Amino acid sequence: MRRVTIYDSMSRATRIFAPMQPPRVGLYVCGLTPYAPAHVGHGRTFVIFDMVARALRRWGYRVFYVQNVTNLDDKLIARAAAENDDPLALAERHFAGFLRSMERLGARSVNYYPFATDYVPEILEQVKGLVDRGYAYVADDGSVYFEVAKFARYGALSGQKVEALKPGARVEVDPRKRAPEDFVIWKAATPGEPSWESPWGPGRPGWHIEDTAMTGRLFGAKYDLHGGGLDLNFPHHEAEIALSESATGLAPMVEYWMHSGLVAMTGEKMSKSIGNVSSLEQAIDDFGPGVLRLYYLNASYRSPVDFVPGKSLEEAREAYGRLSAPADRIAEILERDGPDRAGDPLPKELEEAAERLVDDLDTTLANDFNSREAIALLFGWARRLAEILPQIERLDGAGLTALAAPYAWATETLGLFERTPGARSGGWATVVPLLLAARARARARGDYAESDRIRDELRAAGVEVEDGADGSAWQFADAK
RNA sequence: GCCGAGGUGGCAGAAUGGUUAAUGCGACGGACUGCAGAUCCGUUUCCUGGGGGUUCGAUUCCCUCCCUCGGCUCCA
Repeated sequence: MRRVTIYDSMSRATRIFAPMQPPRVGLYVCGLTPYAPAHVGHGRTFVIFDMVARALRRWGYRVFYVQNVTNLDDKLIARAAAENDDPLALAERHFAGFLRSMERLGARSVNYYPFATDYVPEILEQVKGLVDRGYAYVADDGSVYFEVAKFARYGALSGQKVEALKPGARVEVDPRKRAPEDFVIWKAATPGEPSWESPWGPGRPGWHIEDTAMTGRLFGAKYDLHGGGLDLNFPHHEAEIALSESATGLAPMVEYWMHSGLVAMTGEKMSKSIGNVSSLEQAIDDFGPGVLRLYYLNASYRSPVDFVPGKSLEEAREAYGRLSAPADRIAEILERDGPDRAGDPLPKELEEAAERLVDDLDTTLANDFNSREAIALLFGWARRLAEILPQIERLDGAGLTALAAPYAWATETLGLFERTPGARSGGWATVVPLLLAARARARARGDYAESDRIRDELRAAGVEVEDGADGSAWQFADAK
């Protein structure tokens, strides 16, 4: 296992990562409330933690990655009522859309997506325990609140002092609370809502406790790594700590806290409730998963980024094209001729450089997941390969594979340069070269009208032709 | 008001107590091309929000101020 450092938001310091039971790592990331389609901001958070899980796994850690789904809450209920739909069905539908986007983005490292409503028994058990131990109280209507004053460490994560809070700054103060900082862990049901029986009458889970009930069940009282968007730091993560540590009597609930920076939409936070969102699915449609992942990972995961429509992803697309060009060329040759292809052996110097680079990439990323610096190293490699492209075309299969090793590294850890195998197979691989050969003959005899006609027809069929010194190359227009 | 995260070239965005502060985008010049596109090469060098301090030396450590964004009890 490689030495990994992580910036821990609790201690506000970069610490050496030491899981409790190596090589096992329990990773919990706050997922989303699927009451509307996911936006570009959500994509960033989940691509970032996908990278974290991928990298840790590469380095020998056995990561169990859990990401919850809040499939029942006030917003879902309100939205469902507005659309005359069932809240659970609405959540199911939007979650399916979210999963599809994640799949397309290559964010496949989550082992388990628990649904809140599947953990009602665990939630009720935890609520009961908190009431019995005096940490929570029951209001007249049957709602149960956690009493923040009973938990001395409250505020440790966010630095917030209870007395300095400004009640009602954004959310209405609930009159059933004893103190404004208390938060609901079990909500008495209103007629028509999904509800479960409880010792305090029918109700449904509060938000914060859903996570601690899940992690308590799946990881126990303490686990290694907790992630989420920076906006969840307070109150949500603070509440999780209070709930879990009060319920179990064991602290700390989690050893390392990671918070990912938010995506702003031209200066203001992208948020479903504000409405200034840019659809994730649409972005994937327009630019492809690789461009989007490059955009996300091309900055420190902690820093805020500004999403400028018409600019951010366009720039990432240019960069991605340049970065992936040599890898694409190598992959094309290997797909065409196979890994045993005959050719020149790779010069020792390049072989060693590739090996050294992969090691540097690991070291760089292991430094608090510095994906931006790793990408800078990859650009250096892309430039080096571009300079010797004619030489590359003559290499044997082993040499090509060795040269592509840094790209394979990036695919494994960053999820970049994923190729859809066989994209150019089938009839295209036969027909296009025949047409290009005909076009080459036309050009040789100076019949440019015929040459351009063939190029136009190919373009109409979605094939881009590029003339170079060594003949004409082609690719599908949508593969860029 | 309080808490948190940020402030680096035209733009995006890294890094380090010490040679020219990465990398990308853009722009400009060149190569290649029948043309176009794509690609490749080169150029574009800001001394790091303001002020103070520590140090032989700070963008980096400390203090202070300013600005932006986020949070202040169900936002990734």
